[in-house]
Amino acid sequence: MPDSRLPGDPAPPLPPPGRATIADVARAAGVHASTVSRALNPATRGMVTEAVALRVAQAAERLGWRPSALAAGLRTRKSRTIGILVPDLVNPIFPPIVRAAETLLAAQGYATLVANTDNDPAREEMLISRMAEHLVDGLMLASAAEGTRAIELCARWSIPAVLINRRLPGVATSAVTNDDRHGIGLAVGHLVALGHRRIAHLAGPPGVSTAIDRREGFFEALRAAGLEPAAVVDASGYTRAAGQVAMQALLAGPSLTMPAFTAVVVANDMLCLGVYDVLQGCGLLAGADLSVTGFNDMPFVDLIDPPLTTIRIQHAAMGREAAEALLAEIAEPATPRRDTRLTPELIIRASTRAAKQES
Amino acid sequence: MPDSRLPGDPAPPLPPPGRATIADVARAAGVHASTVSRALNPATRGMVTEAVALRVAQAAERLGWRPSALAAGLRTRKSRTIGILVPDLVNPIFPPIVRAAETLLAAQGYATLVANTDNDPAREEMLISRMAEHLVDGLMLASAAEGTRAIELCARWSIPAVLINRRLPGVATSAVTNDDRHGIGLAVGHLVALGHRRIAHLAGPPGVSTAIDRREGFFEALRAAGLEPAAVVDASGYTRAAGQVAMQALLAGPSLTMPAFTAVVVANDMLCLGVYDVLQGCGLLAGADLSVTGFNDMPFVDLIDPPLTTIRIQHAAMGREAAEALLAEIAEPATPRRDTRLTPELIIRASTRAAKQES
DNA sequence: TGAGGCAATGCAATCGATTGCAGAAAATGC
DNA sequence: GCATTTTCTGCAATCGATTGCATTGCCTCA
Repeated sequence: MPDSRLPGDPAPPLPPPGRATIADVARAAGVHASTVSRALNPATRGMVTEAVALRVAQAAERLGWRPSALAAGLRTRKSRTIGILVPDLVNPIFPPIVRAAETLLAAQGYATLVANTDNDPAREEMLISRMAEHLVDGLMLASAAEGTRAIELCARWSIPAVLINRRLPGVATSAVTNDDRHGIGLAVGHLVALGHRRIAHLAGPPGVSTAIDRREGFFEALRAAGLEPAAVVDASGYTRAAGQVAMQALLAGPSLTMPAFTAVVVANDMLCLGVYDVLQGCGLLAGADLSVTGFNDMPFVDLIDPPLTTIRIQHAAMGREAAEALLAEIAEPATPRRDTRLTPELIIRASTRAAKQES
Repeated sequence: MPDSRLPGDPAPPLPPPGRATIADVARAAGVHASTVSRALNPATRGMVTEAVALRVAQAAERLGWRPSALAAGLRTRKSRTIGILVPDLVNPIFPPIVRAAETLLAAQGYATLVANTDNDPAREEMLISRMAEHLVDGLMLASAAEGTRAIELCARWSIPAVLINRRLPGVATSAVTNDDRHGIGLAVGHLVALGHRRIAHLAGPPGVSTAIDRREGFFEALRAAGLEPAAVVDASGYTRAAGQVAMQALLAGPSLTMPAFTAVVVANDMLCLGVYDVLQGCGLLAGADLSVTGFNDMPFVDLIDPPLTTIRIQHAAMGREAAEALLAEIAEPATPRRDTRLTPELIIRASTRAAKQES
């Protein structure tokens, strides 16, 4: 295949219009391939005479040469590729994160591999292995589930990694998350200021760092306000369906004659959709009959009915910071790990209203 | 890979640290590297004795060998990687497409590079070049803009490509799109059935295939119903802001005393958000005062106020079909190009109501 | 003028897997 | 029992770029 010419055939024509290699450029510029390599690589351009660099650059341009990331990567053991693992790209909190990360990485010359884990540990491991095969320079793990072996796998393949959105207990890995405690505090503070005294919490799935922190933040903020939690129920996942189930459980709580609470602090916007579903089913109106707060300010919750009061997290900043942390670790593996907490912000909309006067 | 462990199951032990190459496996199994290669590759396993294959497999397992996608790709000129270009991953119609494609591709052993073009031709070309450098086996182009050189670039690098969501005039490239004409027809038919006679169209940006098809579909359906279009305005892009501007233009139309239309067929859901904004600003209510239909049924338009009547497209099927078409072309470049139109479906919600009796 | 120093370039090995070809071994045919 | 296939395995080249080391040429300075 390399050269199937028969003896006597004319010499092969100039590099085919498809693909020029560094050797082709070398021939065209009248220098050795290694010189071409040095001339074309900004980092080593200094090792080459100005004139040669120019001649090589022109030859490369003329031949339409493009580097082969595979060949370079094979030699340097760097693919200039970063992997991003998300549980489910359709969950609207992830696209902004991925997008921000991808944009920053692209500007630094990195390509981005994206994959969905479906929260399935086996699938996650398979994907990490595959990314390792592709020799990704780093991995961004969004919402790694508890008990995941992702970190061990990254260590096994020596892939720098950064956690996004969720932390993992006891692992020395950089993470970019939200200050969940503070965020929930904002929600509770807002409700208290509106006069609510019986406040419930619809918590996230146990074992997930965001759920734990928000749960604890809830108790803490309530205590600070001198109140007792009216009710707490854990959702089984961050889904609309889980929100429905949990909300039903909350409403079916101890007091059957009247709701035991006037407001509910929900651990996440997606759960709120389920909460809205249940309220609608009961003929209740969020805001008017029961104040509801969410978390994330995911896209379009400003458009639902009623617009959701929620805690806005810095989606894009999360992706950016994580990408930066990762690049820092790639450039200098000895970089100390960082645990970045982004400060969230209270967004007041119509799903929270002043508590009715207690009669 | 058929490892579908349940959470809690004991995880298989991690292979020993370090990185084994095919040569290491060869040494361990007492055979030549080329034999290892053949034994490990399912396609060539048959060239090797059963016993040798087993011995090699065990050695590979024991050493924790993983293939190097870079090395293999360099040699075979196939990276087992597919690129997906979207204008903006944050636009909610894309995540379902990307996700479906990624899932199918992952099952076939492909990794997926995702990048955002921001509708910027220069950026798009840069990204395609970069993907070419990474030797992607194929490219999925979601919503390629008119006048893009993407197709030429793919041809230049001989990268099989498939268009998603939008077609491009005059290019012989497979495409998976929606039957936009039919979809708009459903919307018009629905409004006509509700008694509307003065129907306007808020069209998409000129030059974009979806906008053109929907525009034409609108005229066609109206003609079929024996009606004249009440008004038509083009939006400058598929964005909420463009929707606002276009809606204002529609309302400021010829008749200043009364709206010249009782219903508006909008080219896309995102534009509808702008339409809602304007209506709200005028104290008008979608549904009650003016019927509105969208297109795409993007996530969460069922939750906005009022829930949007729209045309549901098959997001996931679009990603899947496109991935399949692409894989077919990769496997057999002579595969005839296909132009797949997916049939959309009318989803009736509260933004459309029976026309008020004309007095 | 010749030794020493330095800068620019060439040489060749290397990264890890694949594959055409050739040789060895085993199976088959006559 | 020998020639001929058919299997199976090994050898070595190859993919395209990078890089440590060797070489060349030029400049400087004694």
